[in-house]
This record gives sequence, structure tokens and C-alpha cells, in this order.
Amino acid sequence: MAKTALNPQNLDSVATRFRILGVPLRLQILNELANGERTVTHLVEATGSTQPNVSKHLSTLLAHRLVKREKRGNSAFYSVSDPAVFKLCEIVCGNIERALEEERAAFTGG
Amino acid sequence: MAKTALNPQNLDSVATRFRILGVPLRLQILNELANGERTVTHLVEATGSTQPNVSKHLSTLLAHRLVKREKRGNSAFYSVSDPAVFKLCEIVCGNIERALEEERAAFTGG
DNA sequence: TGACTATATGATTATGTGGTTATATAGAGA
DNA sequence: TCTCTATATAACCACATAATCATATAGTCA
Repeated sequence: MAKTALNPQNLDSVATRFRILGVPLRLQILNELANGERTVTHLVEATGSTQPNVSKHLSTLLAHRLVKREKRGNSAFYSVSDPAVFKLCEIVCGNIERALEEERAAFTGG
Repeated sequence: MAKTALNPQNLDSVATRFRILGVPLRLQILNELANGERTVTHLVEATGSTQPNVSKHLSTLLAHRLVKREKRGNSAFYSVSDPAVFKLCEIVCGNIERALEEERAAFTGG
């Protein structure tokens, strides 16, 4: 049954998705977008990165449909297109905390 | 509230986790391990990759505590240490299928 | 001990990509 | 039109790392 989680066909797609999420700045951007749509300028300020860099990562996120874009006036407003990404982050955070917990236990308990 | 999902401290850790999962062969290995503990030799055959390559990826997975190892006799038996990874894969698969669905809808419906 | 099997690891190469810089595009307002 | 602002993109560099090859380590059995 666990076999159903991944089949050879979408294995690459799944890996790609994970790789997209494997860049701190991109996570930072997504995290910022968790609060609603944001302009590039806002994301540049929020992340402390450069405008071209943020734009490039937004392009990547857009190309893989993790965000969507809406141009209004002079600005581009980005927003998360599938909130499931935050579910992913939560699970990973849970994993990490559990791992830290185990490390702590290993120190104190033997 | 969405802010709680990621904070600057674990942002790198989360990204690293995702990056670990962002390699097809590693997903293949994990997927194989979903059925229970496996030896390196078995994983080499199951994945069609080379022994050194599989061993190296197992080392990576082990270093990041995604799998655990137990040596018995001449062999090393690997198993998944946190089944939450499969939850991740399921969500990502869901995302991808949803994206495909939307593409299909875009073709037919407008 | 020696032969065999299983696994790990070091060195090397090739490729992908994140970040930077400079520049292009495009809309708003005068 | 010109200027300003916002965003995108192209060229480049630097670094990380996946894959390969060769070799080392370690356990089993005779």
C-alpha cells in the first residue's frame, strides 16, 4: 500500500517539487505569501534579498505553479496557488523537532 | 497564524530536508523502504543504480536521520526512521495531480 | 590464514543552479 | 514625449552535488 505513494512516472515530478522547496529564500518567500498576496518589492524588503534574485525565484515558483501572479498597474502581485505547501512545511518542522527531541533524549537518557 | 509554519531558525533545516527529498533516486530508495527494511544489495537491484551510488545516498539519508541502519552479519539493513516522509510524498502527489487536473480543465474549459 | 561477499569511502568529473551585475521592458504620471 | 518606478531577464561566476570509478573495510566461511 505504501507503494501507491510514489510510482516511477511521477517520481521525477515529486523530486522536482521537493527541490523547488529546498531553497531557504524560496521558503522565505512562500512564508511571506502565507499572509496574503505581496508585490515583488515587498518580498525584496521582507527577505532582505535583491530584486533580481527574488524575481528569479518567483519565476521558478510560478513556472512550477506554486504561486500565481496578477499584474495590477505597475506592480506584480504574487500569491500562493496551493496552500498544501504549508502542510508540507508543518510536517517537516514536526520531523525536525522530533529529531531534536531524540537527540536531547540520547544525551540525557543514554 | 501561517507565520508559525516557518521561522528563520528552522528555515534552513526545512529547506535541507526538502533538498534531501529532491533527488529521484533517494525517493526511489525511500519508496522501496516503505515496504520494510532492505539491504543495500536489494536496493541496488530495485533501483537499478550502482552500489556505491546507493550507499552514498543511504549515507546522506542516514546523516539526516531519514533512515536508520542496522548491521546484521555481512549486511546492512536500512529502514525508514520517520514514516512522515510518505505523508509528504502523498501531499506532493496530490498537488501534482491537482495541477494536471487544472491543465486539463484549462484545455477543455477555456 | 585466504577467498569471497557486502558495504563504505575517497577522488574525480560533469552538471545544475543560486547569487550578482547590468540591462531591458513596461506601466504611471508629468 | 521624458522621467520615474516596478519588474523581468540575460550573462556571468561560484559552488554544491550526483554519478562514476577505484579502492578500502569488514564480515563469513572454508
